Amino acid sequence: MMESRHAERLRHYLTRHRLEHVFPEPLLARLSLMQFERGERICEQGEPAGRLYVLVEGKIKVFTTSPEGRALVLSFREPVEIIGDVEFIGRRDLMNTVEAVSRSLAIGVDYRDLEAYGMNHAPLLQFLLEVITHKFYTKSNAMSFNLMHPVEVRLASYLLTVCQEETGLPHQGGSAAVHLADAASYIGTSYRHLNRVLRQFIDEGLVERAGGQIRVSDRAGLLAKAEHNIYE
Amino acid sequence: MMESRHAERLRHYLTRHRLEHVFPEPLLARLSLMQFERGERICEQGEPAGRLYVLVEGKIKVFTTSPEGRALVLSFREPVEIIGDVEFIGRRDLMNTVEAVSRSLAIGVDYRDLEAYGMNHAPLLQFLLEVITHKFYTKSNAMSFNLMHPVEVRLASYLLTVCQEETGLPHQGGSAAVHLADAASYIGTSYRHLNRVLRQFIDEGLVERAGGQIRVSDRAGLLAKAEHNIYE
DNA sequence: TCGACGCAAGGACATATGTCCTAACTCGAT
DNA sequence: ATCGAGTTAGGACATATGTCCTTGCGTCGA
Repeated sequence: MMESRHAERLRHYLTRHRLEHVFPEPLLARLSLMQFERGERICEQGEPAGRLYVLVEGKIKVFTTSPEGRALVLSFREPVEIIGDVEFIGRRDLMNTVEAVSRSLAIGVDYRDLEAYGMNHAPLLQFLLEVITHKFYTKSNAMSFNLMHPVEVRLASYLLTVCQEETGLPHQGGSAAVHLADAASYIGTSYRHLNRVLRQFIDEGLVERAGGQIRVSDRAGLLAKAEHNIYE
Repeated sequence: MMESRHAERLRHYLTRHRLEHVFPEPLLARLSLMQFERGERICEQGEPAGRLYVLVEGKIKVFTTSPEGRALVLSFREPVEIIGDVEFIGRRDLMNTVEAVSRSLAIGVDYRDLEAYGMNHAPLLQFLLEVITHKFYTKSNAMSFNLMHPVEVRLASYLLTVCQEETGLPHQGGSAAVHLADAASYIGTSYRHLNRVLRQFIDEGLVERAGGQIRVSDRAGLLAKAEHNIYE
């Protein structure tokens, strides 16, 4: 991890993500920029939290590990995403582990500074409220969705979510390099079972496989499978 | 539903739940007390939200209904619980239906008033932050728990949660009238399956059945089954 | 070049869970 | 009392999902 306090760059990112007014003046001077390499961990489940991160560039993976050691991928996130907000408000140890999937950049704010300068600054409180509310909403939907639908439906939904980003590219359907183990963990099933369902999708002509890549061939069909639910 | 603006009673409930400082002065005058009968709905999924409720007495059931009509019980709640907070911040229609399980009393606050007098009042914002953060935390745990554990473990955990309230009563283990259909929905399984697992628990001597009542006979054994996880 | 390793893919089998159906039982309204 | 709606209990069967194990393929360092 590389840390800097370059004021210009900080301002640049704050502006770019419309965060200029979120932090009160005295806090602005105490922000820092932190860069994480691909694969590096930004924070680790179970450890005490001490800093709020605002992801401004890159992509991260959030996952949790059960006492028995099983891992569960909770989400993949891109800017603007906040890390450590829930822990700050709830005064808890870190709930999850966060890892940079690509080189990532985050604005770091010390809890002490936040406590000292932020808790009476309505714009910051409102911002946190919106962020956490959104997280709750997403989590709530995901949970109901998971409880009510079999893996087949969840996988269809997942594929649609992951493979829609490159609209505008030559191939109609859209494809993506899916790390299957992560995908399995994300939808909460075993790697084996995910493979089984994937095979079934292929047999039905919904998707194709090509060396680690998954390509959606029949978007409409997948949508039907997903019962028109899409994660997020 | 019966509504009143009895100032004394309002103050009574605010004090009792340590909410005296949450609402700014001008808002205090605009609060109202609402009473709901057993079985009455406090709000209905999909409808536009217009009021924040602070449950101060009674017990409620929160559930959601999928497009296909399947119901899923999300939680049972007692004071202090907030209803409509997420919808207020996220400006969304109601995510869930809330029903009074017993006669309940709530303080109602109009969104318009909240907007006009509350959004710059730090104590209120902080209060909402804590409430929503707690909801997120709970939901997050529940989701991971559900995804990672089979029904057997979830049911053990559920029984422990439900049957621990009457510590101090004569029977050692603790028992409770469990509405089985709700329980099944809560842990996200079918009624049939819940029954199957319950039967298994009985065969193993962990619980007993007595006309609608479930009695925990071997708390330690159940705890082992639940792998020491308890909902909440 | 070779072998160790990690990962993709899938076979075989056991278990978990869902769906449909039937029977008995409770309780309030007639 | 009697009927019916809601609730409890469980049989039979199909499907969904997990676990364990095997095979093949590519990468990378010795």
